[in-house]
Amino acid sequence: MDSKGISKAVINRLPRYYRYLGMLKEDGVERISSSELSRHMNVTASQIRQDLNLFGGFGQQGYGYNVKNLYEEIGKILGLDREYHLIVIGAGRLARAVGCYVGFQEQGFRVTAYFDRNPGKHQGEWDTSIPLYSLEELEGYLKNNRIDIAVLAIPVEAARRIVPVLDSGGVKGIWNFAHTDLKVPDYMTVQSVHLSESLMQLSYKINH
Amino acid sequence: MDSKGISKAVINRLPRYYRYLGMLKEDGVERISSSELSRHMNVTASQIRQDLNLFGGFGQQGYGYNVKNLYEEIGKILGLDREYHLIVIGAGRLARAVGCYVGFQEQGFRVTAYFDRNPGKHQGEWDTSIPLYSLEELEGYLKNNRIDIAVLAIPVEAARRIVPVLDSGGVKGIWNFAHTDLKVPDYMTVQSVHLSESLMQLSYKINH
DNA sequence: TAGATTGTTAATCGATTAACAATC
DNA sequence: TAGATTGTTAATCGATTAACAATC
Repeated sequence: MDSKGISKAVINRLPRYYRYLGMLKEDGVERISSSELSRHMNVTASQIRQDLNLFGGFGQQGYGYNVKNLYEEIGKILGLDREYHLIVIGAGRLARAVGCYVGFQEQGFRVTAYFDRNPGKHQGEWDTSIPLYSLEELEGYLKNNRIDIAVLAIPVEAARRIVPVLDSGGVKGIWNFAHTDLKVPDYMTVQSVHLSESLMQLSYKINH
Repeated sequence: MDSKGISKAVINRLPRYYRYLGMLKEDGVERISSSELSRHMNVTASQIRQDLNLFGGFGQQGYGYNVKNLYEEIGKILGLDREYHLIVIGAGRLARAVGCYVGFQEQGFRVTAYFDRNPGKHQGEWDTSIPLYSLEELEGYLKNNRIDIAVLAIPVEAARRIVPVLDSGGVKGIWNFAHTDLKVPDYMTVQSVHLSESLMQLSYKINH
């Protein structure tokens, strides 16, 4: 379970393995071979074996992989065997959608608060039970609550300005929905979802 | 502007070039060299020149690239010089957030309707001027309106079932937010945003 | 013209695939 | 044991980087 030597490409594939194994588990499948899984997922069996072996031998010659076991192991590798406390910065439509999405769908990821520059603006449309605070309260909140992940659903400039606050407040990861790359210290992590760029890739593909 | 021979990695980078060039343009920068741009973007100058040259010679020796011109050219390559008509399938929080996001932020992408299995459920919280129809009306709607892109913000099973309807209705691209890979005919395009997998990648990185 | 910087070819690096010996 | 399938090494393929001649 060493982190070094694991390429970005492999990390990108892990959640997909996890998803397919979850489906197989739901379907009551007990064991699966790399070649059978490769047919489901449209990748080569060789790649599956190569990828999984980076983290240790989960399979058994002549048998394949135990679905339930492999599912759990990949979950551990992905860090899904623990709890995360999240806050959402921003209270607009996207902020609430992502916040609620995480709260409902993602086991182990708990949203504890929203922060917005202007909470009053969103009072009327506030449709969740999770509290909404003013951004000014963020620093104090982070002092009193260990927060692992901050979701950024705010404009570019605001996102850049808030990184140092999150840093000194002990936040380890940023899930960034702002249209910008963020510079963070190397003990912090940024994972960006650039919707705009995704849409452009779609339009490129439609036209070519 | 040929589509063949352009790797996925390059297509992924194009919107990022576009974003940085847009910023430079806003800042009034007229020309930029590949090495200067490489410092901004944290990639190699070599890669920038290599990438841009796949689409034709946009630069000039001894001068560099004209920012405004290059911005526009990449826009054309990405297909941003035309209009797209979109519909959103689903009317939940994420559907509305993405729909509004596209409507407000993305020039050239026009959302014309939402469809949901149960429109009545969302009547109370409907906060946009764009009409919401029942899914049963989708087929007829597609007959009367040329729609380029469908945004899917619905559960997995519903997403799979709706693909053939979109296909026969002439929809060319799917922006997929459902937790599944979708099989489509090869004249259609799918671009998926797997929020769940993005979050897992973040948790992996936090723990390693 | 001299300096700068592209366009493009060649070299390197890394990731994917193929092959097969190990082993359940 | 024989068959199946992994773990792992070697071969291939593709993408990135370096280098430099072309040229503005």
